[in-house]
Amino acid sequence: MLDDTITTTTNSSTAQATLPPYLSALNPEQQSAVQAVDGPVLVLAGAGTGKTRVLTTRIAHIIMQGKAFPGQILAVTFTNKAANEMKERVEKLLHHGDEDTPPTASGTWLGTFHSIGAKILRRHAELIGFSQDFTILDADDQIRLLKQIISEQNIDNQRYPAKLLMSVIQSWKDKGLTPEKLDAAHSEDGTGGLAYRLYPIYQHRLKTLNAMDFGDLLLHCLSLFTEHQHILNEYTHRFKYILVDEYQDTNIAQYLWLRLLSIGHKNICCVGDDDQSIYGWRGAEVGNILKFEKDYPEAKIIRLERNYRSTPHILAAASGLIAHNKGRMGKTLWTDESDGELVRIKSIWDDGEEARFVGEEIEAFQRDGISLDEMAVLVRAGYQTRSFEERFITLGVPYRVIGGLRFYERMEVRDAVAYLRVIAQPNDDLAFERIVNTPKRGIGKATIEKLHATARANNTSLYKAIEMMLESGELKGKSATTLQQLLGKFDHWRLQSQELPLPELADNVLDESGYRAMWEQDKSPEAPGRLENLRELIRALGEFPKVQDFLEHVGLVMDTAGTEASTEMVNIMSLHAAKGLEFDVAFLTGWEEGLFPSQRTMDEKGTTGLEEERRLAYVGITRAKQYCIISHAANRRIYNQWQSSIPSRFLGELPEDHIEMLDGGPAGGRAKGPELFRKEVEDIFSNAVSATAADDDAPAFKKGQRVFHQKFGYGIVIIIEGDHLTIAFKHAGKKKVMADYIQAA
DNA sequence: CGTTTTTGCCTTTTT
DNA sequence: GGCAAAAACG
Repeated sequence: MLDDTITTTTNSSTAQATLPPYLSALNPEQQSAVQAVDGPVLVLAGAGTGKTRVLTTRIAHIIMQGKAFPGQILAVTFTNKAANEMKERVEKLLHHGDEDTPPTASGTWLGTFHSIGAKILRRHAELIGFSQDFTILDADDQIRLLKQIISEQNIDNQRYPAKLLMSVIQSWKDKGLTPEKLDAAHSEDGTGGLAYRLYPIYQHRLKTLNAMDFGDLLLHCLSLFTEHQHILNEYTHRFKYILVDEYQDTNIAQYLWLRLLSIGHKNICCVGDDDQSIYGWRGAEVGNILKFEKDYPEAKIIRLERNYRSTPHILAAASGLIAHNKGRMGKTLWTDESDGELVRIKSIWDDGEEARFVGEEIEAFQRDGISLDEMAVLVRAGYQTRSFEERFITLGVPYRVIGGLRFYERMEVRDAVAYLRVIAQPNDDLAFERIVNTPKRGIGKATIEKLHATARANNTSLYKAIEMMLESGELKGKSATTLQQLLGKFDHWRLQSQELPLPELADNVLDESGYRAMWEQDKSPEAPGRLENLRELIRALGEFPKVQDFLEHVGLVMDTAGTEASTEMVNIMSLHAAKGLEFDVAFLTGWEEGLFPSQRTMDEKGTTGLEEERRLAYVGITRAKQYCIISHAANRRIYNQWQSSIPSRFLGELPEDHIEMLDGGPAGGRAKGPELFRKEVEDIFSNAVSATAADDDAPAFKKGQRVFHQKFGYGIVIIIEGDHLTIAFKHAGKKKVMADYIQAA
């Protein structure tokens, strides 16, 4: 409670003179972003400039000014975490006043794109051919469904794995393309037209299953809005004000969704940072933010450039780096802070040494009184975490890896949830198939195939098919009795679900199905952990009144809330997972060509990909509040193979005045200044270009040639893909190796 | 039908 | 090196 309160309720005329406290605490740019309530607004909010603060204050402002009721505000985010945080902060702002009955934010449509999409669709499901209790499929279900379709369609084309086909379909959904909207050109889909062929079948199957995948939660909304304009009308009138977080991450479907909803009043406020767009690979379009002005010519553009997070050197390093990107909206972060430390760069021999270095630094920072929670090791790729984990274990430094597999993705949790799904929705074939033989009941491939055939012939679910076949006597013997029993149990549980609280129901189900017993008898080292997870699941169930409520939660929220350990721990995570977070100390590791920037991204996406990698580097640097330490290793072991790489070009792009080289290790010319890197990097690139043209010094191998490898011995070349050779070794078998390690024999 | 062996994959990830 | 899915085997 700062200043002696302004007790006047904010009546528009008097409010002009003295700003309410929630506004006077903001800087001028933030204030104008909050106050520009009507009409389209784009807030370009650089890292650490108080983006969430602006969003939440804006919502509170709209409510307190009486511009709209909470129920007339739509605020969308990408993650549940962001949504929850916003909810909390808005509530806090509203309660700050001292009215007897402070306004509340409850009723605000504040959530992720997907949860709000689901909410809308549940209300109008019948209009688009679903019933309101449709199920939401996760990635795993999607793949399994697609696999089923592939085998039904007698496609034995093994060339395109279901995962790849799914990703092609998903990318269409991200673009707002239903099967009907695809044209022949889309059969050039990189899968020989297979994805193009399967997409309509997949969508059809989803409809029969009364199920939607994540993409559908937006895609079906779009169809609903365009095919039933009175519904769209209803929502455009309902939502008087729209706010969007992380606008740079929206895909085309989300973009269309927002445009439709803001069609009349255009009171849309998008907050984002084009320099932090790092999700292009999953459909995000930086273009959305870049063309905002075109979409809304009357738009107000507000830049938040004052950074409250990092020291000047860190900001300058980040700014210098991102300046190498073209096609930016342009922003320059600044701060009032005094100088602080330079960004440090450490050259290292291999990943083991990198881990040792980071470990030592962490211990030193800890001695200086910095909490482990305030330190983070950021990596580009998942496999980099291992060497750090190993090192931290030997040092006894507690750590947490953020973004591993989440609770609801654990096998045992998914199995248990599948039981609940079948109880709630007998026709949920995917869930049913998952557990029909788990634990083992002797229902094998053959039986399931028979069930599928009947289900398909009668255009019904597996569950119904079984009922039919039991009645007609089509099923006989062991499988008949087993299935009869299983269905009986499900009927029993379904009755129980009417009366028993969820945890008790789940407890019964786990016992009576034999699922828990299955893990109790399992001797593998993971079994106790799995049982613990089941207990945790039952605990979590206590928070939900009905099965349906819980399933909605599982479908839309993948992370478990409140599993924060109380002990201090170093954070290890990917650069992607770090977005939105901040730490006193950030270690940016593995800055090597090929790893970061990632070779694969550059191969697939060229300059666009490189720029996205650079934005990722920018995100990384701007996570650091006090210390930013970048390391790169000359050698790294990846999947059992040693690979040496040159320093990342990004190191050379950091402005010299703001960095220092840590010369720790043995000299020998390894620890070089960035100028040297820059030259080396350029040389290598120009060499690389000419080398591909005139491929002279590399000994060319031929198919069928006899060769020798240091480790694997003698073998015959079978496949040649550039410098990757697949060789059948006499003793070691078939292996894929680099041509460099091979000699003609 | 269920178990064991082999193969093949391996960037980033939320919903 | 490690894990999951497919394939081969009993």
